[in-house]
Amino acid sequence: MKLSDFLLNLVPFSDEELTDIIIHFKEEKFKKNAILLKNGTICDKLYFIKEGMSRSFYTRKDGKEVTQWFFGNGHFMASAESFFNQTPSFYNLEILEDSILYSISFKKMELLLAKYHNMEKCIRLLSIEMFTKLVHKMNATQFHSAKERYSYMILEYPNIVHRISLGHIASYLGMTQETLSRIRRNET
Amino acid sequence: MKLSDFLLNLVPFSDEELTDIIIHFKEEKFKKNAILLKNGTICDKLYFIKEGMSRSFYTRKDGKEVTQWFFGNGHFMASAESFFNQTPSFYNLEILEDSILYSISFKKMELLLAKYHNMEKCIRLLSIEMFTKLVHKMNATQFHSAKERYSYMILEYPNIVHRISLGHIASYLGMTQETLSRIRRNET
DNA sequence: TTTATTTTTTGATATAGGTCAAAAGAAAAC
DNA sequence: GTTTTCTTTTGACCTATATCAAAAAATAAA
Repeated sequence: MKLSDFLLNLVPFSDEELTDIIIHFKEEKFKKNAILLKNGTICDKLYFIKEGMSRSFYTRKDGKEVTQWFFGNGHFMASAESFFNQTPSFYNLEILEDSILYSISFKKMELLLAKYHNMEKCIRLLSIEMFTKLVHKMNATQFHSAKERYSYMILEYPNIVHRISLGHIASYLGMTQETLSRIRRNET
Repeated sequence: MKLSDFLLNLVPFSDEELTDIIIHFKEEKFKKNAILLKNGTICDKLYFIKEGMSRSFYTRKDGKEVTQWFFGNGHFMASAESFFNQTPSFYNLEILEDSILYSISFKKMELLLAKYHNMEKCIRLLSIEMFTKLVHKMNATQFHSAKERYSYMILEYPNIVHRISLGHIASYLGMTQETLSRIRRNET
């Protein structure tokens, strides 16, 4: 997925604007298991995923990791609250598959936001999209059985389900990996 | 809480901008138990709460209501995804205490967003704030015991806790009212 | 005040899903 | 190909919290 196509699809940037925006992004390649962000530090980069798969997660007191979100091709990735509020991140960012990313620093993003009305609109739309997705996850999660939560996952993210390890999916859905394993057994 | 103060606190609007923005809002008063929005309909209004308290909720298949969010003085209220995406709302909006609100329609909001770069910024910041709050709730909710969830509520929304009925709080925190009642008994 | 309605509390019981432990299977490293 | 490491599965057991039912308390209506 090309970054320019993604942006144009969201907001009708002029050629000039688009060029000036894209130029601020930097291509970066990462290998599986790379950590892009450690919790407690401020997220300074917003990434666009050209290719690959990542997740955000945190570690509980008992040492168990909890996945908060998966990020796939053609999507932006960051610890969004940390990036936009410039506060320490609750999450880590981890590369799950070798990836090609385009990154932009907070400073550069601020410049673009101030310079282009359209850029504000773009990020406004993205923020609302993130919010909407989170709302959907909450609805699918709260007051639903483990089985129902997994069904939601298959429906909403069918392609992710089979690229990601069972443990990561389980914690994303708020259950143990043993439970998810048992659910899968009783599926077709 | 005055709307103009709230807006100025977020973005440095000029006097001119601010006047033109405020003029599009309309004062409306509502009595306790009024329903501002029914699920399945598109949320056409964004409200600013000058005074009062409301909630968003949905009804489960078994007929039980689940509170999604509480909205208090000095905050915006809407079924946000429904309003900004103009899609049918999953939630109802209900007034919990007699209220004075300022409302703006989606059409007018669109105009302001297109007209003022600062307005885009304002809504972008609000969207990120909503997102951030939802993230916090998820973190406080997922993988935590009923007791821990209630502690989070007291910490995060100390003034709300004692204005709202037990049942509403319980469903907001993803537990039954019986459980919350038992938790409260064992406090102090 | 008295009655009706709604909300909260309490008790008894049931169960989904957690925890712990260990085996089996798959993937990575050597 | 063999060994090591990581991931998934399976079993036994346990606990937090749901459910159901009914009493008590609080609030609203008459």
